[in-house]
Amino acid sequence: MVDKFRITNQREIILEELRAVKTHPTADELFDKVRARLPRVSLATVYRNLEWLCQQGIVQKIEVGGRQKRFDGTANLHYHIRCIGCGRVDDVDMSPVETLDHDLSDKSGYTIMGHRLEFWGTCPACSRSGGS
Amino acid sequence: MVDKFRITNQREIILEELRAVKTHPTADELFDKVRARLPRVSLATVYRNLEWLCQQGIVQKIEVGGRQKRFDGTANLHYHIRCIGCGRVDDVDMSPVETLDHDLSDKSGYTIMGHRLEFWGTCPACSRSGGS
DNA sequence: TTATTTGCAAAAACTTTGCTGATAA
DNA sequence: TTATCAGCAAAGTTTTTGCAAATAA
Repeated sequence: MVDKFRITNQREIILEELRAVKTHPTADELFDKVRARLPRVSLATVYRNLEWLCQQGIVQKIEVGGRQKRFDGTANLHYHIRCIGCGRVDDVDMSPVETLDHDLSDKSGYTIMGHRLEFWGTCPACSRSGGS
Repeated sequence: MVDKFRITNQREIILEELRAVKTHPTADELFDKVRARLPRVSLATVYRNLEWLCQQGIVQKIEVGGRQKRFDGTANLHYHIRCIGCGRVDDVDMSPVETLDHDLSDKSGYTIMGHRLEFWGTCPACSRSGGS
């Protein structure tokens, strides 16, 4: 069954604010941004809409290291790099290696569906401040 | 200051049980195994010792997708594959690509410290039962 | 009109911490 | 002997859920 869905104000603004940043915010970081425009919005609404946007294939949840899940305003496959200093997550300028999944299928008993490549290190700002 | 540390019964058994399996258990899965041998052990002790073992470089915490952290009884770099059906995590038979970190350093402003490659799919058992 | 969505609060899921007694060395 | 560690319970953090009111279509 296909959900009927509504374009609510909250839904639009959550997507706009997610796409307005490149740092792959956590739900509560996004909540703060959305709340600046919709003061009565709740964190549950942010979580619910992020989940819904993921299920529609409009955005993606990226499960990188660290405690909280982060969200990416695009749905295309690409890799990420995470700063262990401040936690920010940036896109990596590297083409996904599509052949990896197939190469591995030959060896493992798994049915491979995808992969994720994540780098970590210190971002320029954290390298300067903490790297003396 | 270097910690003085003790080899407690709990610590030894937690490490033994972690190394006895290849599925990279969560803290509570490991807790069940340890409790079979030490009925009065607490989950907090499992968490504390896993954290301590990670800090000593004896084991590693692997932050793959899914809700809970998982633990690997070895400290060497290798890649993992996670079953989206049952959550188990297996090692991947693929040599780590050491050059990746250096290649990326040229492009990004980050100081790269490492990377993680994680595959996902369905394990043989879940492929059979759910794949019809 | 009415089924979806929201806000609020409570619960759930996972992990960490404070404290006191136990214990390895 | 004594500083580290364990067990227990409580708290902390992040995410999900139940429910009545609001609302998009």
